[in-house]
Amino acid sequence: MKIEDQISASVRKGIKELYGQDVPENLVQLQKTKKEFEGHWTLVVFPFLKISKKSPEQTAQEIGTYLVQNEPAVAGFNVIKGFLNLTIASKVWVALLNRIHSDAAWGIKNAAADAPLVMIEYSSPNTNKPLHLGHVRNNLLGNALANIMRANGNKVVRTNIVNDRGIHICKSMLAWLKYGNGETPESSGKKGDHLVGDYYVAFDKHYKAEVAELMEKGLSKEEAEAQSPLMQEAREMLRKWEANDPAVRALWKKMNAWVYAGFDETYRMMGVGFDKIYYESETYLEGKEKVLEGLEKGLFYRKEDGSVWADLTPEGLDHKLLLRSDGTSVYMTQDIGTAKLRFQDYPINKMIYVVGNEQNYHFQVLSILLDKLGFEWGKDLVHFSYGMVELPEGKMKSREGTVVDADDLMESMIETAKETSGELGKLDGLTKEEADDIARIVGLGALKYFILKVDARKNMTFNPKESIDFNGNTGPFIQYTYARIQSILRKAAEAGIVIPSEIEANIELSAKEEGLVQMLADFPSIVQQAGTDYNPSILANYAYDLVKEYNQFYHDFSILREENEGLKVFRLALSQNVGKVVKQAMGLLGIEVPERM
RNA sequence: GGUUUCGUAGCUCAACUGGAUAGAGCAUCGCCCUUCUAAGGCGAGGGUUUCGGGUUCGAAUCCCGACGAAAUCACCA
Repeated sequence: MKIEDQISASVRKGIKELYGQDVPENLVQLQKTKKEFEGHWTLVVFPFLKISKKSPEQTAQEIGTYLVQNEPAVAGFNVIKGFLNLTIASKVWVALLNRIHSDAAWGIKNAAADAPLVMIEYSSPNTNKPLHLGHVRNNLLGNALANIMRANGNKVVRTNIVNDRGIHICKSMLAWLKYGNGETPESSGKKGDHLVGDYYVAFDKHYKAEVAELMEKGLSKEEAEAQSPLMQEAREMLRKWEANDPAVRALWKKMNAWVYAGFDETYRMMGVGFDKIYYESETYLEGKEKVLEGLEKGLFYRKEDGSVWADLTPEGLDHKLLLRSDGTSVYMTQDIGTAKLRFQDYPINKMIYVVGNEQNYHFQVLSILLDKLGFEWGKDLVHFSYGMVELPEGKMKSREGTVVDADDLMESMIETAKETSGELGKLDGLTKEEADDIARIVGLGALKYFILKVDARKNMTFNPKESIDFNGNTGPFIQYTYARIQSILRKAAEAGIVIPSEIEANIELSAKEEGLVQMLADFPSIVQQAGTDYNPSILANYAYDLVKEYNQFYHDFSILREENEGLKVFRLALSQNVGKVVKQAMGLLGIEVPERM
């Protein structure tokens, strides 16, 4: 049982005895005592004034006195206005650290056999261009969320839906045929996704030129765009693709394979992965069936031109197109099809879509449609809606070349980490492999933490001109603290000091040490909250607060030089467990921690 | 225009879901390495929480209004 729950129960009992009335649990507000005041937990007594019919101060006095006499964990109290600050005895904190110490997976739950199955969709790239900064946020959030859901005792299936078909893919293919001269990733040394992306850009360039030329001949912009031979060829290619034309399909497979090899490399570097990948080329026809089924059941209606619609005005929304008049699918149809396949493949209890907030409306509609179509989890599907990553001058625009490429970004972060480490002399005496690995961990840690510490639903700003910091509230700051702790533990081991599994309770702790144990004790509920709120940033902020507190402790107290043996092993155990929890918290965010840096 | 989201220090972000004097980092200016890793620690300055009302013991947080920003409202995905 958590200390705060124990105290909370005693408070209710005390109020019952003092004032003769039961108070509901939610009126007992126990919060961590603010730093400026003495104590560990603070009870807000305002809600009880109606019952006590006394002043805030007097009520707090009475409850405090009761707790000191009747609740063994409470050693003392002080009252400031309507706030009752409770002090917990040192031996309680030592006992708590012992409990944390004995639990290697403190705060992390394992999935039971009958645990709910959560499927998380994230990444969802197009196969016509490499991943960029927006995908980075998506991937990091999706990966972290998957870890967090698993740590909360759920079975988790990570999934990706690859948008591998459509006119945009044909554009890259066509441009490659026309201007590629048979270039391959092998022949050019280019990463496959970048190579294909380059041809997508090439298509756009030539197409723009064509349109401009046609407009000079007096055509309007619309006419020119419609008559552009390139665009017509691309459309023709799409028709052939849909008709299963062998040559087009072969080219499509070849170029997509290049892209996937490139994506895999990016994903591996980023440290994210998937348990099951779906391809739109395999799901888009499924949705059509499901829509027609819904049409038969009278859930949808058909217009005169043959298009199929859903009337969502009863739900306060609009009419939504589900099938075009020529019978082909739209985006929504594909998502329905993908949902159908997933439901066939897994006994899904909850579906989480990690998709940008620009698609809020889409998922509102999807939820309603899936529900109508009889998917049990449709109604409460979770759209994990995250904000855009913006540059100081606004959105990233491929036309203006301001798109921040994921591979470039990671590479430059690692490079910066390497330079910084070198300048600080941190790499002396390490092999090149060790040095490279540390640079990778630190560089990626800086990037990941930078993105994950921000509340996911908010838009965030990224300035490519200023490199991401390595000092202050950053990933490397947290990693550094971890490395420091490991250094102390190594030295302790060298000196032959063994940390006992049970620390003796007869030592007096400082407020700093008690505060650290209290923070460690909070970890399980932080993990839980991150799960129920779908909010990885809580973990990032927690990790920062914890190591900031630890660094102050590290600065003010001796560990290995402490003469009192009991205190020494306590501080070692405390350090070890701070390290353990930091590693765990960062691990949930998908951030590695180095043994030295 | 409708809907949704957002507006906190010069900048990037917090604020335990309505609690105490709104906190961190960056940047600026000082101080601390013959002592366990200075990617660290300590200190200073920096705020009418966009503005105006309301709700109550108490509001950055909830409600109403104004102003500002973003997204979306496609037979694109």
